Amino acid sequence: MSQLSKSYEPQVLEAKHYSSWLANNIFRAEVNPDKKPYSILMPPPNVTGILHFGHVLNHTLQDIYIRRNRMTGSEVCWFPGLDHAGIATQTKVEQELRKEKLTRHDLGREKFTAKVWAWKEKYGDIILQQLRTLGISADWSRTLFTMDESSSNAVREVFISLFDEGLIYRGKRIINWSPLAQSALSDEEVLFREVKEHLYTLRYYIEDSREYLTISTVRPETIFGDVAVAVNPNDERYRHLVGKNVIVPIVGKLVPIITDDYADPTFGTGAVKITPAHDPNDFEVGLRHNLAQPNAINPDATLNELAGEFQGLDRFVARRKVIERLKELNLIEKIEDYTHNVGFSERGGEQVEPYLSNQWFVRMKPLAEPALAAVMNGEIQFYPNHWVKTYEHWMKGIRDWCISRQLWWGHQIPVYYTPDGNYTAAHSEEEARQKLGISDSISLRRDEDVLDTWFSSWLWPMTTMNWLADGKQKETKELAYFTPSNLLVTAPEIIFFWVARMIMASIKFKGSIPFKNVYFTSIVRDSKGRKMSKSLGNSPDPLDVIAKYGADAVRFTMIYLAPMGLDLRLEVNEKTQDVPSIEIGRNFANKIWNAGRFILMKKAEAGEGIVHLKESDYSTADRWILSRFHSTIDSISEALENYKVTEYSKILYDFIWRDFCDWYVEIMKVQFASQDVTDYKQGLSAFTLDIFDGILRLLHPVMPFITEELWLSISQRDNNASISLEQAPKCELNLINKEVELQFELLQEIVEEIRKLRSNSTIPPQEKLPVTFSTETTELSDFINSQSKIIISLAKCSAISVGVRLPKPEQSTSSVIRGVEIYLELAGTIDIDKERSRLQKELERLTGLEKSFNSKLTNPGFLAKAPATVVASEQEKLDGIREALSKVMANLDSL
RNA sequence: GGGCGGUUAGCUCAGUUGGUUCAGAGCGCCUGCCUUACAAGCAGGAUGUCGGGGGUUCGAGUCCCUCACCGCCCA
Repeated sequence: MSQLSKSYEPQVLEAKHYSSWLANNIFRAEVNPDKKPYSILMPPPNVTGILHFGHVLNHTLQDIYIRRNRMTGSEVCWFPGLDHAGIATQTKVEQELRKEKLTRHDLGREKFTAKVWAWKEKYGDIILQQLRTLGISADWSRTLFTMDESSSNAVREVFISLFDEGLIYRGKRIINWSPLAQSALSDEEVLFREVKEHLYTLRYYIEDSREYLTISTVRPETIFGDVAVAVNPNDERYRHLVGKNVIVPIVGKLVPIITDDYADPTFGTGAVKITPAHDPNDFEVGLRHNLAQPNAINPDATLNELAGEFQGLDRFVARRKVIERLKELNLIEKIEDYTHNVGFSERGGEQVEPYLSNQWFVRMKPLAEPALAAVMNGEIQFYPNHWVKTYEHWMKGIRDWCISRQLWWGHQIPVYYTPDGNYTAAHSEEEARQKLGISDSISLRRDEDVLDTWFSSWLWPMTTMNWLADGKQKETKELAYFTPSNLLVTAPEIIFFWVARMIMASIKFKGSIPFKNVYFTSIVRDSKGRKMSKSLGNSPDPLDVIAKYGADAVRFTMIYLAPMGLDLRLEVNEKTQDVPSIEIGRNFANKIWNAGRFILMKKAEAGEGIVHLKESDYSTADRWILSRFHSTIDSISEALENYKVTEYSKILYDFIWRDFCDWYVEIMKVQFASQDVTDYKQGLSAFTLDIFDGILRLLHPVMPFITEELWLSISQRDNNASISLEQAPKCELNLINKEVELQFELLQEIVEEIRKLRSNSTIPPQEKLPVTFSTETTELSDFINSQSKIIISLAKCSAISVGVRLPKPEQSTSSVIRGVEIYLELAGTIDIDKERSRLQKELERLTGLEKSFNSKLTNPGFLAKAPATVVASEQEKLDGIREALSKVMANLDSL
């Protein structure tokens, strides 16, 4: 047994245990038909990622379930991995290049992607390394990267089969364009924000007339793409103008006035310019009226040649210049302030440009229907359940998924084009030729674009288990054994990006759900409620915090503070980048540490020997702590089964600190000193150690390191032993004894009451005073007598006398607890006035209670309608109150 | 505009199936303690018309309606 230091010092022991866990391979899972499988898919962090507090919470939650199930007999596998994060990663590398004044085009595709791979090799595993300092127990041998060959094979197969089925199609649509990445984005990658802009009302002169139409727009710079002006067919104001042409300002081009329901008579002037290439609604109008779709904006959001003198200007610069020009031409009717929602790129943060281009889409409706059903019928459970509504709403209004990205980093789309514009998806040029029915002499061009990152991560539940790893084999032993996985823990912000799509993909390609339960975590915010992010600088580096407090402390605190279904607010000291609330976990760890030290000291004091207490030798306190221990096991299991993880941590915190340390260990000291028998001392320390051992095993899932260290210390263990490989204690219902708990609570109340009396009378801590207990029954007297040593010690009594209806000693301060009168003898120091007013207050309190219970129990409605058990228990309470009342009155009289 | 969540002690949050010896915990605050496991600790203490209003009920932080404010998601 090694000597434990006086206070808990996590730094050394955490590193030590993690390496030994790796060395002993205890996170490795095998397909094992003899055991029940339990699996979790790790949401793959980005290769650009760095550990933040969101990860800490998320991975701690997963690790708790992984470790807990490992300790309850399952074959447990946690599948880890990394996501290639197309746009994010490519952007990072392009930033690096920019420092050398280079663009990716200077390098060319091949050299550029080689550079990204190098970047990935260098930084990619950092976050996994960081997660290891957190202590998580994933099966690292199964780490998958979404661009690994096996994953890429599956992606290719899925694309081709969806293409062949007609669920993937190519189309010219208005998509969300990121001018920074110069790529398309999906709808989910666009964030809307309220923006204060202006609404410009412009004059469009009618052809060959001095009349003009006024038209409101927030984007005057798009007039170069105007092809029509629309009014509502029911709008009387403009009926006479329909069919005529107007002159587009500056441009001078003639465009027709058309009617379309899209024109809202109540908005602006009721007449709206139609620019099909730059607005999704206008695009639809354009299709209905067979209008041209001229594009006036370049991919980098500068205006193109259609803009004439404004060519080459950035869209926002162009807007100002166009307005100036319009003013000069007297074509502006008015300018109003205008607040509306504008889309911004989730990644780059720049305003997204609605952009007309050829892109690839997945037809989502057929995929969404069964995926929605799986959640609605409860096959997949969401925690908290209210996310079902969000899921349902999105699934019901689902739109096609734009999956092509104009990037180089990602899975290149397996589509081949002939020079005359035919195309097909295929594994190779040969296959494409075959599918297209063309000869070898016709050259083919491969689609340059890559797929949205989520197009590989939606296959995660299958690719992690080697599905189509070679492009052919769909049945794998992992899939058969570990799917559906038991739990997915993820941030609610990716419910659409990822969760929903994984459900779709699994049902579509495998015919079954990917996971049974989904736990949506809290979003971690700072004390001002802002989401923690690097750009805001409000997120401390968890590694620094771990270095200061220990991983166990960080893990425990995050779980303890994270409310289910709500955001988690963390107090951050911005100057020191400290998170002071982690002290909760650190102090708790220190408490456990010292409890362990203490028990080991007692064990050493008792001497070597294997003696167990006989059950008949158990004291009330012994039986009480056993009962409380097994109740704790029970409530912990229930909390974890219902994903009430915070409750799990709170139950343990309270049990260990309050029940075990504050009460049981203190009493154990008294018991230990009360007998000079070695066997008893050895038995008692072994008993206490047993409970402590159980505590460690219950706590191990959330605080793996300290529990391992202490567990290894409290007994001789094999070299390869680890608490991780132990079984969690099981609840033995027969050891839960409500009667003993009730008895013990009386003991606690007695001790606390004496302490209060002492404190009220300002007795110095060292001073011991005689105490008299007067009871109604001999049973109560006997019980108090049996606990006398404990009471004397914990309540600092010089001596106690106990009996039935004993008289009140002279000069004593008194209290009544559950029918037991307690007299603390103050001999000469008693302050009669103070005592009187204290008792008077108590009398008032009890009178108030008596009144309210009495009125309830004389209320005919209550007696008639409340259940008999409730009436009885309320009556019992009233009786108790009345008994206390009469005793307090008598004590008051005696003063 | 639609949906979801929140409003309980100075702060962060618990409060199961409605039952007034449950209005709680931790932090912070106040008073004492270096009581040999732990000052990262121990003992004691103060603090709240449970967001407003209405309703159901014998009885409502707890259920229903409504209003207000805050946050998030979608349009």
